[in-house]
Amino acid sequence: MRQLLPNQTTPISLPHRRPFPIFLSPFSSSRTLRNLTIRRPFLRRTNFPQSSSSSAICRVDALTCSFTLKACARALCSSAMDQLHCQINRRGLSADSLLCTTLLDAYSKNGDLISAYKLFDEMPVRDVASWNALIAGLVSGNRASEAMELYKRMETEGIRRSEVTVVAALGACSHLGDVKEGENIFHGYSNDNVIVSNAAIDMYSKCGFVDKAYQVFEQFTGKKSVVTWNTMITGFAVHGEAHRALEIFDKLEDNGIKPDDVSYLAALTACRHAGLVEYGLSVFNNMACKGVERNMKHYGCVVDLLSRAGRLREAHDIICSMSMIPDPVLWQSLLGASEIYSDVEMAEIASREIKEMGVNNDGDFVLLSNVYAAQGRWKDVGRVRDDMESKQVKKIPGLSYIEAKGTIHEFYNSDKSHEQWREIYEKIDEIRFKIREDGYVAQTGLVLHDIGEEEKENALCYHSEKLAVAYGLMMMDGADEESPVRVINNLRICGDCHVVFKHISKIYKREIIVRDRVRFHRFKDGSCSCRDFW
DNA sequence: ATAGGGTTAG
Repeated sequence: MRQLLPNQTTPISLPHRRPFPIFLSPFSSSRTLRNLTIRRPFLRRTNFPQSSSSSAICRVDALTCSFTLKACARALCSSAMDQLHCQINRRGLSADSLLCTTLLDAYSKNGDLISAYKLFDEMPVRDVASWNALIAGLVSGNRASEAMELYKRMETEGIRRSEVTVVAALGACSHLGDVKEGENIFHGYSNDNVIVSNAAIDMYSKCGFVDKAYQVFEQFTGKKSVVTWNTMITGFAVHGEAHRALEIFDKLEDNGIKPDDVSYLAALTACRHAGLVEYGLSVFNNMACKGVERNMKHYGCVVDLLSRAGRLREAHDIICSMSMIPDPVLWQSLLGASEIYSDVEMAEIASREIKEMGVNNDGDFVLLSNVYAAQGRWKDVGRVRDDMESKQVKKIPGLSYIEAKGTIHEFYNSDKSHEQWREIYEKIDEIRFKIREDGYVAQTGLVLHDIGEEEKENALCYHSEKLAVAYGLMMMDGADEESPVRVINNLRICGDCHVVFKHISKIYKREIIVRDRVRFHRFKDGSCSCRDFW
């Protein structure tokens, strides 16, 4: 998303970060601002009130830098941060370990993990807060396994972890789906800290154990915050348990909690994943009366909900009538559903908007091409493919993860790097044979390349999630019949894999749970918990 | 006197 905003000088509205609440920030108090010397380059554009009572020029000290750094971190001002770093060195403040941690955290929050690592290595004194800052930075930078490595290194270096460490490490486990590690980390802690408990609830639900998440939620002895509730609602929502999610959502006010924007998003997410169109619309329309402002993500949910239900025109009208500028994700939802419902006109509209925003994702091209292909418009299919080749199309490789015997195994498409790859491929052949007898037909319409049917089927059958599931089945042979195969996907599950896993769950009598980019799919006895609405 | 690290989100 970052590359969409190349000229944005104040990148405070990047989608993954809450806008800087400048008027509420404790760092913009007049007392702090008066301490700053105005001629510093990084403050040149700031219009802060000048004190009329004090005429003395105040010197910048470590505290000044600390406050300013924190402001930079929240506003994602990387160049100002670099300048501050130079100043800190020049003023001889670089031995100040508290200030160094602030700087390290600022780099982490800005996604500059190279600088963060470097600073961490060079710091004369590191304490638990410095470790925490780097671990948290790694988690938010999508490098959870490095975060866990660091967490373990802390132990060997004799640094006692704090509750903050626990929260960051639980976040890493959520990303990795590593419930065993997460459980170990959480169990050492009493459940009276609301933030630790929130992180544990999130960890359990992101690892696929929503009932354990609910246990933590129920057994929490302290005062639940709005985040506690929101996390639980979202947990049920992504597991397709809309009724449990909405039941809790309805209880918020009775429990003295004022629903916030995330609460509404969580409720909409529940509707979205269960196809509860009317209920979702009523939630969406109710927001204004409750004084909660809609943001892009609320629109994202409701547009996706309407689109997937086949109400493409209504989804389109919402995008066109909203007061803020729609972002590409909204059009991508509409495009995705246009493919499902073979709506050429809407697919073309959405594609055009996406292209005009300068987004070149391979998935969007594939969707448009599929819509044409479904109508037999092969010329248009060719045109899309040419267009795709001429552009710098971004392709995110699909990865799947599965835990077996204490280690996490990673697979990519047609992966042959696993030491047991031959057995895995044999297992896939066996699966193909068995599910064909059960009536499976490959969803070859999902393949863009102009190749023969058999090759198309071959292109599908070694998808990373199929390799992971096949490996899981192999490892489960003879194991506890109740324990499911659990797989994590970095992308959305593919349509063909979805069909295949339904067959497998029936024939092999084995439950399969797949976490994809946005939700969980639980395959059991030939059907999926998403009821094919996804 | 005033400083550092933490939770939910299409």
